[in-house]
Amino acid sequence: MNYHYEYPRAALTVDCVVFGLDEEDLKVLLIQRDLEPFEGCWALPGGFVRLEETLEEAARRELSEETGIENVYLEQLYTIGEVDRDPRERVVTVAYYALVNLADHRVHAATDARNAAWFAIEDVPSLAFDHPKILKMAHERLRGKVRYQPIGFELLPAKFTLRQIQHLYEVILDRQLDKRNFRKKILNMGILVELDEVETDVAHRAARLYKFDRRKYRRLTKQGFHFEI
Amino acid sequence: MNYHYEYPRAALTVDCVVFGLDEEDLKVLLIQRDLEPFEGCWALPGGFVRLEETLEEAARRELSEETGIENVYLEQLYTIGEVDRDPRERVVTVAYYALVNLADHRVHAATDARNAAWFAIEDVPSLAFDHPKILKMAHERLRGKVRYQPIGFELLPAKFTLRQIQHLYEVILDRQLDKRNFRKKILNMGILVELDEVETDVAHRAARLYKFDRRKYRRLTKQGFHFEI
DNA sequence: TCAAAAGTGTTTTAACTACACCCATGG
DNA sequence: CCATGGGTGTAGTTAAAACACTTTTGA
Repeated sequence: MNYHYEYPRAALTVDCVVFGLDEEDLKVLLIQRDLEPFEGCWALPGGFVRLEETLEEAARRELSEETGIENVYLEQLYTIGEVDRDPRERVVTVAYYALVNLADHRVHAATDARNAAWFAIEDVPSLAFDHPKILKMAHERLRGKVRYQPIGFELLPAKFTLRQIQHLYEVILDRQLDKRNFRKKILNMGILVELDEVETDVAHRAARLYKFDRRKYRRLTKQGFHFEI
Repeated sequence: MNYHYEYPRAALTVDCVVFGLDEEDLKVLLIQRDLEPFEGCWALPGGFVRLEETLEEAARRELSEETGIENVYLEQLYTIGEVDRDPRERVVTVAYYALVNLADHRVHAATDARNAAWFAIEDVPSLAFDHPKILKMAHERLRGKVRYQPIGFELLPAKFTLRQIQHLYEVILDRQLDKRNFRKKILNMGILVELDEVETDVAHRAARLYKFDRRKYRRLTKQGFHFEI
């Protein structure tokens, strides 16, 4: 229980910015802290890294423990080591961001994530520590990366309509896109497969469903193809 | 001299991939380790992070101490936390990459960087720890980023010829570029200022010198301009 | 006067933008 | 039968690619 080091060491944590998307807007998953400091305050899910796990394992474990979310797209964002970012002591945090299909992760009252909740990104409460800065970085990364990597599909269900993808880009890039041009562009890439199914439960003509063909995407990439919206 | 923590902690280091460019190719600055483990082996410059400094400060300090290099472009690359990456104990490292003008940092026999040397990227010796992986990541990041951010200029002297920039892109992107199209493109961006000077000491017609106008670049960026090669 | 690199325009081709109507479906 | 969103094509514009010769300079 006592650890002797020649020099004092910083504590190491991970924090996760989890993005989800619904019909209205881009959302972030936050948890309400039940420990000091910032008790009761909203914060990014995260926690201490254990000696026997990698950083990504720590991020996935914390995500699972605190929000019940598993098996999602997760990417390292940035490591923040400002000296006074934690009032207790020196804490360096490795920030990750995750993209999830919101429909599959609506609310998890069943898990120990009772105090987790989704917030529209434009409507996030004040956050603990330097989490506002981390959230901002993650949002910028997403906006930048979504244009040249096919990560947007991670925010959608496996089967989706063209309208949904377009909406996704409109929300993330924060600008309107032309329907015809968008459809032409994304279909011409040849990375979507048209399914023999249409959406259900809509009060108008049902749109055709597609899915992202990861296999095809990889093949094209090897041949020099570059995804870009 | 004894530090008591509730849980054992990983050690935290920084490592730097320093890129330089000359007439032939892209180079990396390595140091020969004088301590175990991997004594005598080539490695990336780096070392332990102190409690009273940020990660970037640590990277700059180590760079200065081990190679004499200061005041350079430095950007965080990735944080690596594989459990067994260091044979001694758990060490998490925050990797950075730096871009320097090689002409200004040729060899620093004067500093305590006696065992630092530049290696062509295609001709790097075997490296300590997981440094080959870090080097590869840095190289990929450079290749990707150089195309949509004007960081290439960091590898050139303040005054350079169009030939030099083109050469830079040809070396980093590893493909030939058309001279006329390249010149048109880069000049039309309006981010270079044409100087009333030409290069010296060449055995043929001297090329005009230019410099990168950071001020103008920022102004254009605010107006929606996007750098891209 | 030769070698070596600097410097310069035009045509072709491909990609992007703008734009408006008919169709299918459920209520 | 109406409201709602699904689905489609073309013309105009802009940016990228391909391509070869003349000029300047130092040795």
